[in-house]
Amino acid sequence: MVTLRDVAEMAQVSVSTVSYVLNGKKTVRPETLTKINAAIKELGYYPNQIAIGLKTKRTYTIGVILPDISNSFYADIIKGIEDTVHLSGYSVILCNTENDEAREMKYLNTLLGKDIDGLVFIGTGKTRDISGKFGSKPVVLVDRKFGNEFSSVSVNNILGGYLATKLLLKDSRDIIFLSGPVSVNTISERKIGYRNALAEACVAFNENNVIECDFTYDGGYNAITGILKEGRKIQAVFASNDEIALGAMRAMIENGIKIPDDVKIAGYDDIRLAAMYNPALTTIRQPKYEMGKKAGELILDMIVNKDGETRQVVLEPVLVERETT
Amino acid sequence: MVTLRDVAEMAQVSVSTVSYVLNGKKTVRPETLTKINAAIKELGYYPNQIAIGLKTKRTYTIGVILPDISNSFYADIIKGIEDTVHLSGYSVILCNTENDEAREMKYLNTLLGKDIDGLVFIGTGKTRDISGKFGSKPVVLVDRKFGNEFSSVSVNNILGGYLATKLLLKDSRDIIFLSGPVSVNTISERKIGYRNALAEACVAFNENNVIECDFTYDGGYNAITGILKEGRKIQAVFASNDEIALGAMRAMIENGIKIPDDVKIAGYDDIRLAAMYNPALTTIRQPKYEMGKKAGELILDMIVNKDGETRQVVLEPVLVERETT
DNA sequence: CATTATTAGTCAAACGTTTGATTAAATTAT
DNA sequence: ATAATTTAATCAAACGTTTGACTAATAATG
Repeated sequence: MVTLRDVAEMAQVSVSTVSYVLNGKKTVRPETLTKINAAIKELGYYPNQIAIGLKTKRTYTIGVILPDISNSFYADIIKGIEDTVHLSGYSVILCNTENDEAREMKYLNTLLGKDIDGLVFIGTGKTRDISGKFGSKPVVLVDRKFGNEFSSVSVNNILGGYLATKLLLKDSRDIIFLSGPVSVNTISERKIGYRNALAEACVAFNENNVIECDFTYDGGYNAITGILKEGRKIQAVFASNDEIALGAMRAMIENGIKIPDDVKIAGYDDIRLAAMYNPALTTIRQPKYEMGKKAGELILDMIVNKDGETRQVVLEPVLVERETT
Repeated sequence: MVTLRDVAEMAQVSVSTVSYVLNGKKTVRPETLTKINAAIKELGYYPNQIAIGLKTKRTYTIGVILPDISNSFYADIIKGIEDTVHLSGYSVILCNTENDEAREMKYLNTLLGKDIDGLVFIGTGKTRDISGKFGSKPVVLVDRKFGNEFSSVSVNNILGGYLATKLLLKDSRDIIFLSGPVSVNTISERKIGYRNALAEACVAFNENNVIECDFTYDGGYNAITGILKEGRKIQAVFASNDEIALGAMRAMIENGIKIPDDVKIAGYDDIRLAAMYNPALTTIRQPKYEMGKKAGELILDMIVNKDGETRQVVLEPVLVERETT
């Protein structure tokens, strides 16, 4: 490994001179500059970030903790983060929790030891006491926030739920809400939006119309299959995410139900498949990439102006009408 | 920040004693152990990995460079990597190149400076001289390999192309191959498999049947739309990846073509959408997660037994028959 | 009981940087 | 020419660890 010392020796100057030059913190006369640059090139020197980090307490690394990287929703978010922070020279450490609290805890500790400059956190929802650990470092909560002690970027889920429901109300007053686990606050907010739209249209809320199912394709499939077995008639479905919607559609198609002729359906998220599916799925688009981008900007901002101020940004979802409505 | 020194002072021993205890490299008598543990807990000490890294030259970090994290193929791979290496205490730095060579180069340099312990590389295909930089550190190439100077994990693409084509040959002797860019060697290998299967069935290879298109949904859509406009009749299609296949199907459906009645179609990769699509897509499954897992195991192995030996592992693809054939 | 072997603990240098305090050299002013 | 000022370069400590070499204390041996 080539060190500053090697460069200094070759250029016949002191280590500190080279360091100052590298950081542009002091000026040297042209001829020394030439010698130093020559030595650097000759030796193929590149600075050791570990040593720099030890000295400066800046690692140019941020941690990103999320539930599942193979879920395109989170993949798009982290892409937004990475795209943004890499422009300022930051690297991203990926931590995939699989919604496992123990694993999440472990990552939190690892990241602390690694002296990251900031943390973007999309929690499992089970761990909430990260303040004790990361109290002093910049933290941005994405999608799922809790409390107001950290910065956050989220989407207006109430509005999203409202928009989808309102659209469906054009054709039907009997709308099934395929809910994910209500313990996730984004879901319960979408439900509020659903209820608001109903209320606005003077449609009574019917608890039988909300079916709680798994947050997956199979979850949606099973839910609809179940309803149909009961002999219940379906007019419209608002699924709390696109995967559920797709599973639901598959169940309907298998039962000879025509979409959108017989039943209308709307999803949530606008994952890649939504537009590609046949029929293409009407959905509420979440600005996933922008969420990541915003989170990246926030964390960068907090790192440079370490004023400890927190900011809450909430983005707007948008209704995307396609073939299922 | 709490340091070893603080712990040492509180426990009334020397810094080195605490260090030895922490690393289990020397034994101390029970009472000192108690004092040290008490101090650690009391102060909430955790080791600074940066300092450790500087001293030991082990950062417990590996870099992963890939073209696009929002592509589920790569997302699954990195998930396999992360799942594997985190069990041994390693963190993963995510580098998303967007297939941009300059960006890839930049990441390579950054990672060097960060003193990563190993690199998993899924290159853009444009950079090939990473040996100069990473000659001394463990490197594993995934999916796209070049040369034999590094370890690699890849899939038998020739076999994959062969399997898909052979299946389609049951129903038709006129099979269109929707090729991605042939400069990507995985694609040209699939094409070899395609040709092998044709040859085996004594079907003459027809250059007009291979259409080079973009590696995307739109690419497949446009390719098929073009063919149909020419008034050409289609019997069977082998798409070099699932997204292309999906786009192709969409174009056919829009033209009133029934799948699989009128035309059979097979894709490649088995992305999540393939099974969810309507009709569900027959495809060649790539063991994405296993590829990542294997890469993780390889890199870990190379880090611990630094014998500099390289290993080439090649996995088998599997044919998954669904509704499109 | 003196000697040796073992165990427990400490010292200090090193890892590759950064940076405030100094000194040396060059430039300008008197 | 000399002093005063500015500019260029160096010194050395520090960041938080690890670890080989060393010392002190305890236990085992003949």
